[in-house]
Amino acid sequence: MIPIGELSRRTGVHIETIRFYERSGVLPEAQRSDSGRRLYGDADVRRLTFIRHARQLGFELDAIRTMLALQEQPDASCGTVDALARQQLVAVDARIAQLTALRGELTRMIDTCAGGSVGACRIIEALAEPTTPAPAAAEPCSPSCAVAS
Amino acid sequence: MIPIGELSRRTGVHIETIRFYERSGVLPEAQRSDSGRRLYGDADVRRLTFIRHARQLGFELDAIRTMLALQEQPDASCGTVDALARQQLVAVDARIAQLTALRGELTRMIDTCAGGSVGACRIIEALAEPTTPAPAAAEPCSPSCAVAS
DNA sequence: TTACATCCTGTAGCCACTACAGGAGCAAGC
DNA sequence: GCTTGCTCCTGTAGTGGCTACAGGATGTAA
Repeated sequence: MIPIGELSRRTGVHIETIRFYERSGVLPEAQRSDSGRRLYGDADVRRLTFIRHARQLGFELDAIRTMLALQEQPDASCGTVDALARQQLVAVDARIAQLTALRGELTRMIDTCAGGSVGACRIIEALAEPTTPAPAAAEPCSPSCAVAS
Repeated sequence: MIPIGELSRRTGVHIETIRFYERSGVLPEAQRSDSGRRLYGDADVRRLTFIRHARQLGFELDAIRTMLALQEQPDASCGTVDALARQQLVAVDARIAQLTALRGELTRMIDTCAGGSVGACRIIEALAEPTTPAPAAAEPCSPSCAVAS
């Protein structure tokens, strides 16, 4: 049995995030020591490693909860897991395509900047124009639409 | 002078988002009609179009605020704008590279799934393993790390 | 025993919105 | 003048997935 700090070190997941996972039901309630500290075993390390890896692949906690529930019934068909993974792949593909388009636009903008004053700045000019595809069709940018890492 | 609904229609930005932009200082406080309704002119349409386009390119509101402030002084050098755009390009490139790596992993996972029961599911097996690169080096996933659009 | 690390709970903040509740104003037709 | 239905108002709370405290208790080593 290891404390939360050790679990954090072994899995690369922040302590606060582990507690958050417990609160939100992705991790089961941990065992406790006499003084009330959380204690974890090998199964917890495996479960958290699974969660971390799935999160890195972009799966939402909801999807991860589904997959974890399925693991509890090893006889069930893995169709759901496969479907989730395919769904995820489609989302990743769409995101890459979108970012690639943005990249092109950004590059063009930067290339046309002659380095003068703001008044003559092509980048600002380019941004001031409405989006090239039909503006009405544009959906608002979801929180996860951001780019920064 | 047009009301907020018309501004929303012309720019493709939700009404709630327009009000949110005003609250957070990206848009100036709108003029009001006698009954207290917001009224907008051509300059507002241009400003919001600029904001929307910049958001679509992944610029954060903070960066947009900076660029808008620079536009008020057309004699200033456009170096800051250029730097912001270049920064953004670097971020987009990094994000594309990361997503491409994820895509590869997802594809491999899906390809090895034979469609049996959860107990034998290769996707779950693959997820249960720690990440291939050094696990300790993995940084936690930022809010914008998600994939879905 | 002193120092420091680790852990606890609880709450609030982050980003960029989004979604209400509960009400007021406005325009058109009857 | 009245109804219908749309638009608009303010204010607050929720979203996802964490992250960052405050303020305290516990554990461990010199």
